[in-house]
Amino acid sequence: MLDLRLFNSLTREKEVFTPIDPAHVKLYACGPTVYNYAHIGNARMAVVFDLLSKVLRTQFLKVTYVSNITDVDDKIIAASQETGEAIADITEKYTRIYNDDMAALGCDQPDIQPRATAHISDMITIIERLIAGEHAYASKGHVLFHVPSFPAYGGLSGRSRDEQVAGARVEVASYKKDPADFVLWKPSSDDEPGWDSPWGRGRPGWHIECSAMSEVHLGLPFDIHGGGADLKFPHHENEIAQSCCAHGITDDLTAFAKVWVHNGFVMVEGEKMSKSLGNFMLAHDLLEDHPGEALRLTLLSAHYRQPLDWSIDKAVQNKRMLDRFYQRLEQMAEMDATEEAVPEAVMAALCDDLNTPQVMAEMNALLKNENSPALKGKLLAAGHLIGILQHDPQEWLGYAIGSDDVDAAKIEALLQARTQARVNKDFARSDEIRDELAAQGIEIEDTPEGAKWKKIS
RNA sequence: GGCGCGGUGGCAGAGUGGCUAUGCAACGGAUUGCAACUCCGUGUACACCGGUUCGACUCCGGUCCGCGCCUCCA
Repeated sequence: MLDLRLFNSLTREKEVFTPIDPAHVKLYACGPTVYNYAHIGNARMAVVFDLLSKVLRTQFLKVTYVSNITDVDDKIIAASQETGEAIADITEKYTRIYNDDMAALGCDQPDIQPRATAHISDMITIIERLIAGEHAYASKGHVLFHVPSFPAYGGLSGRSRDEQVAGARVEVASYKKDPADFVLWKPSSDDEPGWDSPWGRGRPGWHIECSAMSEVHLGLPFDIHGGGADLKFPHHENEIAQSCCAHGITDDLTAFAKVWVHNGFVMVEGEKMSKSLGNFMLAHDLLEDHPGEALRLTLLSAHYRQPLDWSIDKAVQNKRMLDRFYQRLEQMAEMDATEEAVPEAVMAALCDDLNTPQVMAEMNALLKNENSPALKGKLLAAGHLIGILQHDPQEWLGYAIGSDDVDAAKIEALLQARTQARVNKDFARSDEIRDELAAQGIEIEDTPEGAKWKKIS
């Protein structure tokens, strides 16, 4: 078996991944806050960790992939106040849309997709432990984590406490003992969602939910914790602090998760795509115009840790690359693919810190081979692992498939007329028919078996 | 200001101390009535300046430029 090497943000080195328990690998990735459609940047995280989970499954008997849904958050409250929709309706709706959109991008649903609101009592338990261990304190209805109580704080993002205080731009709330202290629990007004707690009716801070859900579903420590690079600080730093301190550990950052994996951002014209900048493209909208596989491949076209500058042109280019694979699969439609392992070179590229550009180079190299049942098997095996080439080639390429705006019978008739014109050497007429069909988005291919037509998008 | 990442051929994007990345586009050719599809072929790129080395795009130092985190954010 090839060693899987992953870049560990905690050590800032590519390391051979060694599971705590080789019989059961545990992966957690921070999921979305559900108050809106996911943009393509959110989708990158889902695709990257879906791929990682799939690669892990090829290597280990059992993998549990947990990715949460954050369904309690001030932005959800704001969205509810704005639209008048009930909070539960908003979170249910956008959770469903998120899962549908990610499925369209070839992501399997995580093995466990816990919701924050279902784990409030687990969060309260951790907060109580933190208070008991003097790592947290209650103040004016809030409970805060006391950062100075965790000397190792800052180890993931590589910043010292001093720097952080010096760089603090936020006004320090009066209830904080230390400017770096962060909220574990905060009070809710009557019109805000809240749960009863030892500190009054309130709701959790953001960071505590991941500490609770990862521990409940995976136990500590677990193997890999992932998320977007922007979560490194403060979210992941705070998760580490909470989870370690809740277990009385103050000097070992790996007591929570052993390996930290962070994906890079999706950019737009050189700037980070974000909801606050307004330069985002929704996965949901992009799926209207592009096949999910083309979008997935585009998200994997750069290495996952590199920034990825988004453009429609890239999606179109990757669609064309997929077309070439599908054309070959179409040529091999009559062959029964043999059972093949994922080609070694593809596996090696994936095992090298998920080097997906290299994977595609290897996939393209496969196309240099003659058509054969073995080639078909290899392409399908590799495609299955990275989440492409899962469609019927005929359908993908649009061959002879009618739809609402395409009348197959009418096209066949025109095609026959054209064939007749060609036999009569009436090329003016035959070209006219081709232009006519082209105007309807129909492309003609003359093959040894006669003319074929396909829908082009 | 602190911390971090990056600057590769038209575009996208890997990688390596000496040997073709790959894709898309472009161009030439085969095929075609003409096309499309397909196939074959073509491109001598690694920000700048020093250093190490027999040899650096790849290592080291510096310069310039871009980006990210430090505040909700995948």
